Amino acid sequence: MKLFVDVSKAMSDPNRVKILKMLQHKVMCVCEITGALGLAQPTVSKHLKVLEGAGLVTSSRDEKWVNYSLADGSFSPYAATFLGNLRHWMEDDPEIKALISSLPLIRRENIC
Amino acid sequence: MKLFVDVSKAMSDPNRVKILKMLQHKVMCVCEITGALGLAQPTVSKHLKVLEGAGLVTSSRDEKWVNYSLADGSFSPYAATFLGNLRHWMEDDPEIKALISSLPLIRRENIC
DNA sequence: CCCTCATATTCTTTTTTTGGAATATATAAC
DNA sequence: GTTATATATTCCAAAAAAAGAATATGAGGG
Repeated sequence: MKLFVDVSKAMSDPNRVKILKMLQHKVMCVCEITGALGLAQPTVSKHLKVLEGAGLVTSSRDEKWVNYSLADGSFSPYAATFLGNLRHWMEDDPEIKALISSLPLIRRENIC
Repeated sequence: MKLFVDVSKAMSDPNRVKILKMLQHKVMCVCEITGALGLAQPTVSKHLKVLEGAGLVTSSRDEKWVNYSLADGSFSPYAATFLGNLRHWMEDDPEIKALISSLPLIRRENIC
């Protein structure tokens, strides 16, 4: 039950949904996500921690940066199913579309 | 986005998940749900309102009672998918199993 | 060792959520 | 009409979540 509730809760925040949708398109470091969402860096770190705790994303350090990417779902079957559904959900949402189209401009070399 | 977040939020509370799992087995009135969960009646009414607002359950009055049942999913595609997944999810959860096995004893004639 | 930069954590404030007591509404029986 | 019962709503307290400022940690370059 907790596994399921944790995943549902992780996906019940608009900013976290946006993060997941962005990670569908590319691996991103914290500062890139911060720049794309216009939130403070600690806020983004905490959202990422919630997503990671639910098994929706994974992180790996690359020198100075920590890269976040979508999880493979092996941690939680609920996360796996949700991530699969999310792939084709909200592709036409105006807010998501605008965010995704802004991604090519968001590069760590320019922001961090 | 809001449709999706509303469904995720509705399913991110353990008591609401329990309500959905119970409704898989039978249509229930508010007092039956109240008895099964051991919560106060206003608390249950509010949980049901959240679930109904997300398109996960529907209600219909039957004389003194208001019957709640799982929605058909026509209101929200997200709700439809989630309800389909929920059918086979958490069937082995001890808390859910105990709750489901208690259902035959929960009848409005005895409680309300 | 010191400095810088990216990220994580702590702390505090504000907002949201959850729960129940009290109350209101609606229906059935009389 | 009055009464009883089932449900919804209002109101308030406690708990949890979201946000950012300040601070701590950890890695690379000097």
